[in-house]
Amino acid sequence: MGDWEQKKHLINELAEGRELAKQLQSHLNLPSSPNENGEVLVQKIIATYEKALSMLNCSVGTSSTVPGAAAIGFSESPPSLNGSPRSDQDSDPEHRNAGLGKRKSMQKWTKQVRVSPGMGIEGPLEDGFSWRKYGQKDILGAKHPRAYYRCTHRPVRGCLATKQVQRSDEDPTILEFTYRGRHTCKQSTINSSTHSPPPPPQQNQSEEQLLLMNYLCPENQFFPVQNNLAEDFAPSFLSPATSGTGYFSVSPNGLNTSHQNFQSNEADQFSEIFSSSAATSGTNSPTIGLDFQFGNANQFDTHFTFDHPGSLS
DNA sequence: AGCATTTGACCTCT
DNA sequence: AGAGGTCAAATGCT
Repeated sequence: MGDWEQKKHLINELAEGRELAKQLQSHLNLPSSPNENGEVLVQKIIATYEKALSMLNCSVGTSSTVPGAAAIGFSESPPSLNGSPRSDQDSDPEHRNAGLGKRKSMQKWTKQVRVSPGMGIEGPLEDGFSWRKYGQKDILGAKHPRAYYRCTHRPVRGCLATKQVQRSDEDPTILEFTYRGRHTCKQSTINSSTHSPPPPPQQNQSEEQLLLMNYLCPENQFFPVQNNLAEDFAPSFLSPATSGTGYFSVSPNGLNTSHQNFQSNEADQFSEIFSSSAATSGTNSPTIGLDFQFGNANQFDTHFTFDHPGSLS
């Protein structure tokens, strides 16, 4: 199948999912409606996203991994790939500044994952990547400490991906993950991983596909993508927003969804996506996408929030 | 022995 | 000065 053909199919599937979600939404607004119809719609929505994801060779929800987040339009210079564990920091003033200065230019996104009451922090950490904890800190005003993780392969492959994990104050069953940077080690990680992650992208995949794969299969972070591709291709369920909150779930088996929150300091790519999506979606709602709630069936909820810093100033 | 985690110290930013 | 983030030595685990 050609790139364009596949792209069209994906867009169709996702658009159908959006329509079904709208139907479900209106359905839910009618308290007298029988539950069966809602369940049918949910099943259809799930099937739609399963098809879209299967087109991407993406097995979100079919493994034990928690759906991650996408880093779209990453524009940082490639990380050091030399072997010295500290050389990528000490020799580079930017890296030497391991604090906010560097992070300012790094893409950041968060996701909130609801875990089972008895489930420890270990479960959700199984997101397909290998992380090594390097610190823990009590945060002012937070009941629970924040744990800091970096990619295990950082010393060898210079992978600068990091993540923070913090338990929610309001609801201890919710863990908030904050990801920074992208994995540059993923290819090898996939091959060596023990929990059957999705296959790596084919070499001849179009960059549009990579963009969507980055978006829908975030934990895989298939890179690179070019900024201008965002303008050419955007998930059709995204409505235009320079700032706003919305919901999107990938729930192949209906048992888990999750909530993600994107915050990109280089959010131009996002705004390009959303503004271009405006032309196709024809909606002016500041809300992005879909929100599926499956009640007790939920184990994880994914909540996407897209912020556009430029619009906040 | 090698690797991961813990934890106090240190650094950077606001 | 205080807070968030990282470093690195000490410690634990396999």
